[in-house]
Amino acid sequence: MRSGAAVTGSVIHLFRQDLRLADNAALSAAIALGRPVIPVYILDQESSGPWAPGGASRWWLHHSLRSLETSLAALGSRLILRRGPAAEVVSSLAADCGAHTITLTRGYEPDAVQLEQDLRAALVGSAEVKRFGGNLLQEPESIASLSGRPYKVFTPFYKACLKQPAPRAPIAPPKAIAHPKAWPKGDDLADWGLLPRAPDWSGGLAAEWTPGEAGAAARLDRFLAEAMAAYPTDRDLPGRLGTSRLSPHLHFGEISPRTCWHRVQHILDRDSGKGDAGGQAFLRQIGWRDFSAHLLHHWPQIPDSPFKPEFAAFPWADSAEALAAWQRGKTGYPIVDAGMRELWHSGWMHNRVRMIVASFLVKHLLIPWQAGEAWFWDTLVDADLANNAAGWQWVAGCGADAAPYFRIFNPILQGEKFDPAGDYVRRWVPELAALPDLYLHRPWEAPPEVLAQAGVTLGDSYPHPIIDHKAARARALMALQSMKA
DNA sequence: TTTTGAGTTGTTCGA
DNA sequence: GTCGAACAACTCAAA
Repeated sequence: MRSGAAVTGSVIHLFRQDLRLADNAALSAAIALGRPVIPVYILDQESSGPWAPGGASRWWLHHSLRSLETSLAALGSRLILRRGPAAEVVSSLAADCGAHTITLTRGYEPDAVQLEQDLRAALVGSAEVKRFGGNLLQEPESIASLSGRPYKVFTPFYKACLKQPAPRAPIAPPKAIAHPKAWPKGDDLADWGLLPRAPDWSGGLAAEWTPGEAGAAARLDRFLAEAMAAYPTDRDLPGRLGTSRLSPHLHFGEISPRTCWHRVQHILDRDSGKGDAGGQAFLRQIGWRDFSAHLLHHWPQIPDSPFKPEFAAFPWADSAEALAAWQRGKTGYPIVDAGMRELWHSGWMHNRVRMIVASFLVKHLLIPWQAGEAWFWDTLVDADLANNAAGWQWVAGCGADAAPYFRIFNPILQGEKFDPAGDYVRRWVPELAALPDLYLHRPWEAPPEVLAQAGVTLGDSYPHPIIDHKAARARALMALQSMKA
């Protein structure tokens, strides 16, 4: 794996969750040094512990790296792929290439922070690590309450963000990247085995997503042109394309939040007044992303442990069968099953439905939120340590700024309210498609002749409800009572 | 230090 | 069918 010819005086840009050329401050800084740049990505499975990328994330990573390779090649550059403990790999590569500067975009997850430390330690006296922000709008330690402490509540956090100076303008993508006389050797991406085989379950993902910087830009363009104006209402309707669907692109850094912010701001400035609410609401969601990173930065244990420690005593009713029914979309509640099947098929789930299925797992089935978090981690293309942990803890009621305990989503009402015409359920639960709207979200209440006419046989073609809503709600409230006592 | 107002995303019940 | 109140009490953040 060592290079044949020594490459001297070069700069290494270590790509991580910044798989983009545009608005990549670290990459631009590497280029600005005027020396050959060696773009590197390292697959470090040894160091990532329990939160190594799941199956859907690995699929995305493969395609995003392919896209990045192509973009770099168009500039006369390459992407060098290596495997192994990242700090060791970089330091040996730096020695081989005579690189005295390493640039990288700051990461906020415990593993990413650890890598930055290890890298500096490994390179003491031989190379300098230059770190740049860019994957958040605000650095997590730059936002603090008047007492200097990190925020635990979103609204004051976001207000404090809005008082900060506006995010600087995005940096244009580089037009050229100086290349070394000889490239160090690297792996072939195909050998990394990131794609599923036997079976290849990625067809639904490929139909929905275009990983990479161009795909990210196209999603943002579509959102701004077609969906932003109606965002305040349509973002809650899973049957419509009312949200941006940028989450996986943002997670892998194929687009920067600053780019999103400035594009929205530009529209708000242009037509002030009209459609402001949509733009503001969308930026607020980007703010939630910063807030989750802020929480993870200050409380790095949140992926594993409840933020509110008293929840360690919660009387969970762990059931492998119930968990499996939830995972497979066979709970008998149409909106829940639709969501779980959308996730399984496309690697993504609408945000409104994420809340419904999460509430159902934690409150109706009393299954620990960590089990849901782990399932999402493996199946979501946008699986993100901070967002996933903060989201699940919010629903479970054990997080910072969490939902009140008595807020138990009613999956029937939620379905009727947010999928009134049944587009979403009919798409993902086709065996119920012929039911009239009146019974679509509560098929067990349909008269036998209605079921027969729709070709539905409960317990056969579609399951009976795994649990009765009213009883489950009462049980959840009791469990919370007992925890407090 | 004390006080005060507020807190993403909801449901149920009874008038 | 619609509407307002209750569901608890607590913690946070700012004044």
